[in-house]
Amino acid sequence: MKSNDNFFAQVYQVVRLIPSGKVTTYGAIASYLGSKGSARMVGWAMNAAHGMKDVPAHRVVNRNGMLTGKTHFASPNLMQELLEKEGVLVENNKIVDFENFLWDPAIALEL
DNA sequence: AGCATGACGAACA
DNA sequence: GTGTTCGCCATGC
Repeated sequence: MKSNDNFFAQVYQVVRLIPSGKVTTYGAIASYLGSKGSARMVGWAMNAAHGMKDVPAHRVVNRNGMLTGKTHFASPNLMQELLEKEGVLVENNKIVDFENFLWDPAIALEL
C-alpha cells in the first residue's frame, strides 16, 4: 500500500461505525471525508476493504439504495442476506424504504 | 505518459 | 421516467 491508507482507513472506520440495521451511501461517505463527488473512490476503498472483515460493506449501497456492489461479495446473495438479517428489507436488489434505513455519517457523526 | 476501467453521482437528451 | 454522457480520483496495462 504505497498510497495513502488514510483515505481508505477513514472509509473503513466510517463503515465500521454504521449501526446494525442501517445503511449509507458511497456519496455520503465521500462527502463526509471531503472527497465529495468521488464516490467511486469509496467504492474503490470498499473493494480493498473486502479483505477487512471488520468492514460491513454490505451496509454501503449506492445513492439509489440499490445493492450495486453485491456482485463483488463472496456471493451475490450474501449482501442481501446480511441486510435482511439485520432488519433491512431488500427487494429486487434494492433496499425497501431506503431513506428510513439511511445512516449518514455527516449527520450521525455531525462534524 | 496515455488509455481503459471501476462497488458512483449528477446532469442532460 | 428512462437512457446516455460527463465528471470524480485512483489503479492497471
